[in-house]
Amino acid sequence: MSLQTLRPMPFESGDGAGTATMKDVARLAGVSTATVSRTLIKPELVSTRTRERVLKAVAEAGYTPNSLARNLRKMQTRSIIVVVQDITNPFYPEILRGAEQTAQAFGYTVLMGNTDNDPVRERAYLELVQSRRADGMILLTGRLPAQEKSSMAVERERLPPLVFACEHLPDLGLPTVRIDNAEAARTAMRHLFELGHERIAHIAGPLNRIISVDRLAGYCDALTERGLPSEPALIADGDFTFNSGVEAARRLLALADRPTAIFAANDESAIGAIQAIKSQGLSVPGDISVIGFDDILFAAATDPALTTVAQPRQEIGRRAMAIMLDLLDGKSPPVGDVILPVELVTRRSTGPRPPA
Amino acid sequence: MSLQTLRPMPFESGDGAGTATMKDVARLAGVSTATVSRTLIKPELVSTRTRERVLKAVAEAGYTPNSLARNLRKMQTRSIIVVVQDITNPFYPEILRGAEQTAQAFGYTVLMGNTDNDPVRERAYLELVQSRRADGMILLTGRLPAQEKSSMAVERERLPPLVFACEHLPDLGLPTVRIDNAEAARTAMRHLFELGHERIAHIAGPLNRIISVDRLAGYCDALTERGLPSEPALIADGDFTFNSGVEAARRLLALADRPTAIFAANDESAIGAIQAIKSQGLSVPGDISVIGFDDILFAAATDPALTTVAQPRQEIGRRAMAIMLDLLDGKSPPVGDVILPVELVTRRSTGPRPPA
DNA sequence: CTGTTAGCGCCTTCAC
DNA sequence: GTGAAGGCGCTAACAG
Repeated sequence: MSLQTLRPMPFESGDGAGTATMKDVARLAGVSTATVSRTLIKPELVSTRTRERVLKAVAEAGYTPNSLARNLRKMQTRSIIVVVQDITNPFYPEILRGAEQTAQAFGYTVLMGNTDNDPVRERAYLELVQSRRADGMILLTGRLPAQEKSSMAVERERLPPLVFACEHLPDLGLPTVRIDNAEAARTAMRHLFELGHERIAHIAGPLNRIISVDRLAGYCDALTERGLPSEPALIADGDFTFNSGVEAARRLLALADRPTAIFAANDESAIGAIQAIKSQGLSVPGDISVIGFDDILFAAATDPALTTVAQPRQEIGRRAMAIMLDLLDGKSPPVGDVILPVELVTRRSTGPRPPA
Repeated sequence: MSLQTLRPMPFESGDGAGTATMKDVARLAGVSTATVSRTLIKPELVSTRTRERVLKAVAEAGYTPNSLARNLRKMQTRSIIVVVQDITNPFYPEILRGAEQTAQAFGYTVLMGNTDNDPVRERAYLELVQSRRADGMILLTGRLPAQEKSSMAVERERLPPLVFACEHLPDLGLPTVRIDNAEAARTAMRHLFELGHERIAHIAGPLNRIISVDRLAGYCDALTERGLPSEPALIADGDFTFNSGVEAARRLLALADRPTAIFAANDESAIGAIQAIKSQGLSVPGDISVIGFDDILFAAATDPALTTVAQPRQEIGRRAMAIMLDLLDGKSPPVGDVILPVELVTRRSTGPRPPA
């Protein structure tokens, strides 16, 4: 006899009677189900004697409350879906972890939504919350999963509790937790300026993402502030991947007047750039300094260890989840985006500008 | 008036009437709720004309079925919880991704369980499924979340659908998807043998985990097969971290008769070892070859790129989930563990034994 | 082909 | 301090 014979019951206890329900406990304790419920939820409403009897019956029956029923009754699932483009990207897991930490602390769980950058799947996750499989949704994708963003006003009304993290949709006024990407880029640039660099290249991220645009803008602004020109030749396309870093660096190195420093829009492309530079027999930071962005785990393990701008990823996750829980609790979200501070992490991949 | 005023309703549509229910649709279409339900679930049971009317009403009302109610009715959640020790570890996300892929294909979702190696939290996740928040549980932790494993027989009966991946509990006969760690270790060793190495060290993983023990056993077996002795001095403790790799390598390099190759129990410690070796002015693989285990994303991006034994992580996730879904479907799991093949990925960190 | 009916297991007034 | 009763929204018999 298999454990899994009866379809509707996910699992059976040995006694053949299925899982104990509240009714069973009530009968066992000689009270009504209402009393059992109260004992479990608000024990102070129940006399000590009854409470003890009920608790004993609960233990005896091996009773666990069925959240399915509770959820229906209360119209909530106590789970929040967190949607990322690619869980495999070392940037996201820590945000998820932060989100899960605060979720857990409040009795919520996190549903993972991996979209592989497919709008259809994004949409599917939205439907998950519309069908009440989740109470709300935290988006790390920077896209609103909707076919048409035209009728915003209407759309807005029907949107479930939504919080953005890292990415953001301007205009829309949805609660958002993120860093100031432009300012963070300026921080990176200032570090290079302090080391004497002036001819600084940028390996950009995919420019359909606002964070890439912001970082690029920060790069340009910093140059302007410093009274330096932004040369188009020094801005290399990239898409946040290792390979794009390799290729971008090759292009930059082929320049007649090559840069003495490179600011990459993320760590992976920075690491790619370092590889490319070293493979041409040049030294990092001896010949060229490289600074990254994000401070992923492996930034510390590269050779040389990567100087980078660290995002408080776990904190981003925690704050986003906290706002979510506030929303669900009827509290209104903070006005304006929550901007978290970044930190310059100085390691070995940046150094003084080499003498010309 | 905030969108979030009414506590029990996670969100409101603009019309103030709350979300449309099946009853609304039924009224709108002039049919019974049963017909609406059928139209949505088994359209072929309904006449074309009615179907059209119902569908129109659904659209008009902006109706989405409430899975909470459906779940209660059917006593299932259609979500599976996947428990990992540390989502931040680059090894896990891809397994999760694989699991999510097949889950999604069957209309299931994945709940993320991060334990931070805390048995209490493991237990909490088990309770999640016992309280029907999830239909089953995939464990990547190699531990049964139970206070006492003594009364196995009893415990066994009460266990929800459980599948192990990567790790496994011997004895217990629970469905498991994994690789043959000992054999994979031998594969790594054979590669080193072929390059002429004989004095080979091992940086072990934490020996309270069976996968570490198996890899160590494979290392020893391989030496024996080759007629070589296993020297205790060549076996360095480690715990799968970058730093433990650094320290282990330092100890090995300090040996009077140092090894010409190192087999690390995972990639992170291998990368640590490479760093330590290079920082002593030695070359990889010129002086010492290093081979890792797992083939994490960054294995390809280190300098030199890491030779390693690749686990089919995504496939592991997919298979584990497939078995889970079979279990839930009343099918019995495969007898014995499902063993997936590994693949030697030859990159630059291993080379011929240097001349003595 | 469609409607009626009866719950799924729990929580929550409303009485007593 | 406790019990009785109704209902959350949906689905699955069972009639018609």
